[in-house]
Amino acid sequence: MENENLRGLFQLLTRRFGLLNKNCCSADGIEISLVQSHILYEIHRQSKASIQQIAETLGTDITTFSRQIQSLIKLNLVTKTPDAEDRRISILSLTDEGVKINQTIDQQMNDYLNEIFKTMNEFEKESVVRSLQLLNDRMLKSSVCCTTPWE
Amino acid sequence: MENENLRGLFQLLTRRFGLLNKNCCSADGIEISLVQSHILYEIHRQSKASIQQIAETLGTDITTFSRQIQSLIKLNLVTKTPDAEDRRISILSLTDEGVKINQTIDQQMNDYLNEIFKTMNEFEKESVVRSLQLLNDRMLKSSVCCTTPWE
DNA sequence: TAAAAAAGTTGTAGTTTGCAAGTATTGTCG
DNA sequence: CGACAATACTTGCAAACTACAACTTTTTTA
Repeated sequence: MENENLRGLFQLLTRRFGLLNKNCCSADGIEISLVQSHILYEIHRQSKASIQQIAETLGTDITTFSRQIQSLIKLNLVTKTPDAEDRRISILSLTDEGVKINQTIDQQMNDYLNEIFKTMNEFEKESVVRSLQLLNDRMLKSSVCCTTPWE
Repeated sequence: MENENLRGLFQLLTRRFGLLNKNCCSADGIEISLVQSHILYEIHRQSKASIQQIAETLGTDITTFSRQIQSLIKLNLVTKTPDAEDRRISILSLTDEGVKINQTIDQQMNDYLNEIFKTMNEFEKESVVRSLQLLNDRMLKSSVCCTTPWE
């Protein structure tokens, strides 16, 4: 237990999830990239967030992110509205189309994951979900890692 | 439990691990990219694997991967040896320097992860590790997902 | 009110990516 | 055996992604 190769476990898991994610990013005839799907996801999750907030959450340079947003606006998936209180800030939100695409991807991902979970019994399922929640919580609270104030 | 947002759990976990990974990829004065660290990891894990095998495992286009390998060879971290039986095939392996860098990254990642696990009691730890193993196992065995024959 | 700071945007240049099309080697089938 | 397909990999090329520096605009600070 002590000499468990933790990195290996995480590396494999995240790679598998990443590959899944990669193949789940087209919906309604619109082909979006993996990065773009992450952005949609995060804009939806943090509603009324600014460009900088989302960029930080995703660990992306803000100049890169600014251009990514421009692309998504051109695709009519995202809108940018100036903050009423501070006009330097742009608030991001999804268009109806963006919401739809995000939901479709959500659906596909959850379908797949549920398929995986079907192979487990109730006890295992519950244990896995609780473990993931616990990990997320502890990683969020940890200060060991990086400088990025990822939310 | 049934209406757990599984995608969200995975998305957050993999993002946090990804950000960690991103910041853990320099060692011994050599700056390598996140992608490159994944490649080193996988070459080490599957010893004596071919270019195509690793590319498939990582879900990377083989032409892209070919060039990534060329870079790593220039950095003196990887070597390519023609297979004795089939001279079309190139077998990949790490140089001593490559092994060292991979180990350093491994160490850093495990240190961080152990720091996270320190905040849990024995029961929780064990449960989390078992859950990750179970997930990996079931995702590996699943055929639902994608076409990629990721090992 | 002038200077500093913050939020975004563009210039530019280097890197990454993947499809087409290529070479070299091996397998297949008449 | 010998042509033809298949496999493993490599390069040409064009598009996309990335980030540093420098800029504009707006807000905060002193």
